This record gives sequence, structure tokens and C-alpha cells, in this order.
Amino acid sequence: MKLHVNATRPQAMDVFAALADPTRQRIVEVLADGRELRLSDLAREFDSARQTVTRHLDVLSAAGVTRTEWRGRERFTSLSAHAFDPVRDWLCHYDRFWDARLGQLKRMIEEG
Amino acid sequence: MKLHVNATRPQAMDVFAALADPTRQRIVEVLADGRELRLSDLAREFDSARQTVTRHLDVLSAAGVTRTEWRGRERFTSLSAHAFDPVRDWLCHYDRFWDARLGQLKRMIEEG
DNA sequence: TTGACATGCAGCTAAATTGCTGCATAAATA
DNA sequence: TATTTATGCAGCAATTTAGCTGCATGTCAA
Repeated sequence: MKLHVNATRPQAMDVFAALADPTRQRIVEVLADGRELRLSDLAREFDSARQTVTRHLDVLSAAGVTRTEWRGRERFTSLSAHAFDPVRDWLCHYDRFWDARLGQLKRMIEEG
Repeated sequence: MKLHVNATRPQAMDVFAALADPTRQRIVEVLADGRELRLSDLAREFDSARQTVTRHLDVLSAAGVTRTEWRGRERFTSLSAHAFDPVRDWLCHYDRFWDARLGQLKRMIEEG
């Protein structure tokens, strides 16, 4: 999926799309312990073509979930420190909605 | 996207997939103030075919994001009370990972 | 310099997704 | 009863996605 607004500030929807795939969820899981992994290591781990993993990493990094670092000819990928911030923010947004609704409900009850 | 495990307990991935579409995000936004809306009202609101909205509502309710209530021939949709719980849980899971990593880092520093 | 290795880029196929239309069905209403 | 209304179901076309292969490029090491 294309980035919703621009390339520098991934929106929650991009992160949702990035996480809506089982292979990418596995990638995130493998990276979750903080390791930096090479592209070909990931490909071997998942028993899938290197080019396939590349595409998934493109989606993840476009969504800001992962970061890429080049050392010589090797591409290392790790989880971004702010990987899931958009998701957190998105949840907060709707939590506010719900708090307001609970408030309403409370008033309705109190006022009979 | 098919449900990842079974139909009764939507996984975070199903919710991610459900929220990874702009039309469905708009539906969620419209429902967020707690209203119950009829199918045809939603279709009119989004200026799209009723059958298209039906499909989106199927995805959302399969992911546990919305609930459906029938009254006579009318189908009302509202946000589920636990709409985003899987997302919250998913975040908590990775927060634990990060806490553990911070703990490791702390120990490494303290122990030189 | 030469060979091996890590990766990118282009392109192909199968499957899933999103939008639509047409028609059938069931419920409310005149 | 006949008509309108709200919806479901089936199916079609365009787009996107996820997997693959083949070949080109660039880097390291002998």
C-alpha cells in the first residue's frame, strides 16, 4: 500500500497495512529482541526468496517500522525505536472518544 | 483477509487488516461517537454502493471491530466495546520486549 | 585481477481486494 | 394484496499484493 500522506511521517494506516501480513509479522517478531539482521539471513530464516523479503522490508521501512543500515555491501535491518508510535497515537485518539462517551453515560445516569 | 486462527477470537492481524483501508477507517471514525448506523445510511454517507459497504462491514465485524444488530429488516452497525483490544494487547506484548531490552542495557552498563 | 557473495531492479503469475451491477428475498406500508 | 424499502447473494473488472525467476551491479577477499 502506498503511504497515505507522505514518505517522512508514516500514518497509522501504513503501519496497520505493514502489520497486516503474516510474513511481515514474523519479521517483526524476529527483530523484536533488538538484533540487526542481514537481508540474506532473514531470507534463510523464512525460507523464502531474498527478493521477496526485500519487498516486505520495503513495506516495513516505508511505514517506519524498521530501519535500514548499510555496512559495505550488507544491508542490516532492525526495528525502529518508534516503530509503533502511530498505532499508539491512533489508539489514544479513540480512547479519548470512549472516555467522552463514558462521561456522557455517567452524566445521564446521575441526572436520571 | 481470512481470519488468522478462528472466527470467535479475532487476532491483532485481522484488526490490522481491517484498519488498513481508508474506507474502513472512515467507517470506524463515523461510528466512533457511539452511534448505531443503518447500512443504507452508511452507504449514503460515503457515496458508495450499498454492497460495497456491506463487504467492508463484513471485514470489520469478522475482525471484531464492529457489531451488528438486526431490527426487523434493518441492519444496524456500531463499534464493538472491545474493538481494539487485540491491538492494545499486541502493543503490550512488544512493550514487554522493549522493557526487557532496556533492563538488559541497564545491567550491561551497571556491570561495565 | 578474478571470483565469490550480497544486493538491486525488472518482470511474470496467481491470488486477494475493492469497486461496481443485476437480481432475489424479506419486511414494512399503503 | 400490491408496492416500496432494506438487504443479501452472485458475479465481473480493475488494481494490488505476494510470491517467484533472471540478470545486472557493486563490494570484499584471495
